[in-house]
Amino acid sequence: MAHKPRSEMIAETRAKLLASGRQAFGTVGYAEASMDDFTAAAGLTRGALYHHFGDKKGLLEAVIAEIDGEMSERLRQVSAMAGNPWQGFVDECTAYIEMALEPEIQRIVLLDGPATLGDPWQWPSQNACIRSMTDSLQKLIDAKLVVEVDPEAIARLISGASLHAALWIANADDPPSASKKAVKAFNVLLEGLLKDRSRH
Amino acid sequence: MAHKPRSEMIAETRAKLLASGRQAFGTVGYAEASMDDFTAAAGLTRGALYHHFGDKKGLLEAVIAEIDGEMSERLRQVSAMAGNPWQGFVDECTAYIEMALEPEIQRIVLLDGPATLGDPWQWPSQNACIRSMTDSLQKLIDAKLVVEVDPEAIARLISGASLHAALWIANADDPPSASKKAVKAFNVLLEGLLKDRSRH
DNA sequence: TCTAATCACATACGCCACGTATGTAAGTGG
DNA sequence: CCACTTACATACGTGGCGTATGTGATTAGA
Repeated sequence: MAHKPRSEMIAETRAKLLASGRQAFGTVGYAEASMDDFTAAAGLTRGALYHHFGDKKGLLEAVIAEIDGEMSERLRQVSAMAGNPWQGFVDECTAYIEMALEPEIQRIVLLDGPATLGDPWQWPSQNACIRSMTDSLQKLIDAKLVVEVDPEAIARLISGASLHAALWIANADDPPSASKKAVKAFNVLLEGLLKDRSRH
Repeated sequence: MAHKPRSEMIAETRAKLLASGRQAFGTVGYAEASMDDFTAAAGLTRGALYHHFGDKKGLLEAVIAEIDGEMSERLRQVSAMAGNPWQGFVDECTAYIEMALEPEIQRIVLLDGPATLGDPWQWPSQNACIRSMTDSLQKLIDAKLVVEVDPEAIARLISGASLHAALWIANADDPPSASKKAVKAFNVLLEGLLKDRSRH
């Protein structure tokens, strides 16, 4: 019954804390999540948490970085599957809205994250998923498909709009209906970016 | 030295708590604001606060309702001053971005508010300032200036985009430059709404 | 005008959560 | 094999929130 190597045990502990914290933050929210509770749920104590992440905010940062990475990867796949660059971009935006509908993402990344850690773009994780959107836009501009605007600014606006749309949809009386309206309105706004609007 | 009537004293107390809480929430943030501290700063104790607002969240709601009213009034004035309806709408959006740059509004209404109280549109205050934007849009649609889309959805998207733009600008290395980029990008998006884009 | 009831707060108490300081056992390098 | 580090657990203090209770001033009724 030889023990696993030490480094592996450590990584496992870290992963357990990350998962347990993510679960707690995603359900009851950051402020309401008790460190004693969710570390115990992972079979550990706060001591381990402070050792690995410094403090509660440190764990939140790590959780967000993890989720952010997953979101980024999902967006990458979506845009890669599209037929043409513009459609890829539109799909990416739509996917972003859909992701923002997931309670865990909404709660952790979109609500508690900014309120607790401040502006997402200043985060170490650099909000990779928005970077991805910025890149897509730059390519569209280079290809003369989209008018010349600062891609970072547009990506910002898009993601902000998506977030609020998602909040709205999630809390609407009739989510599917609200979702349709939001996507429709979203497409109208996006058309403002196109150089040649006629091809609609 | 006849004392003021009782009702007036009560209103004064309420106002003092509201102002002190608003000051604290706007500077150190909701979570970091100690009730003992900012009630003492108002020359009172937490007893008064619990009597008037129920709990800490109750005070936050009241503060937000107050700020929301002010924002709504400012937006109303801006759109009323514009030459034509479309310009009025654009000005309103721009004003919204500018307001979102104010630290107090950003901190309380845009960050801590949603994180603590949930979706803004479910708030009792009904987010009057976004209502105002919805109304403006409805008028533009009725006047056939803007394509037929759900005004509520658009207002949602706009306000979300504005918020994130403001966060970006506020934290940018060069805020004035970022602001220009954001407004430019914003105008491009808004043009997607126009029926006849040529009049630009 | 005297009294009783109410109201607008202040005071006191307990609980819980966070952060830190300290302890300890297991592992590692020389 | 021994000194040292690492990865946690335990113990403690502080502070913030909510509630239960107290109290003095105001108001209402006879």
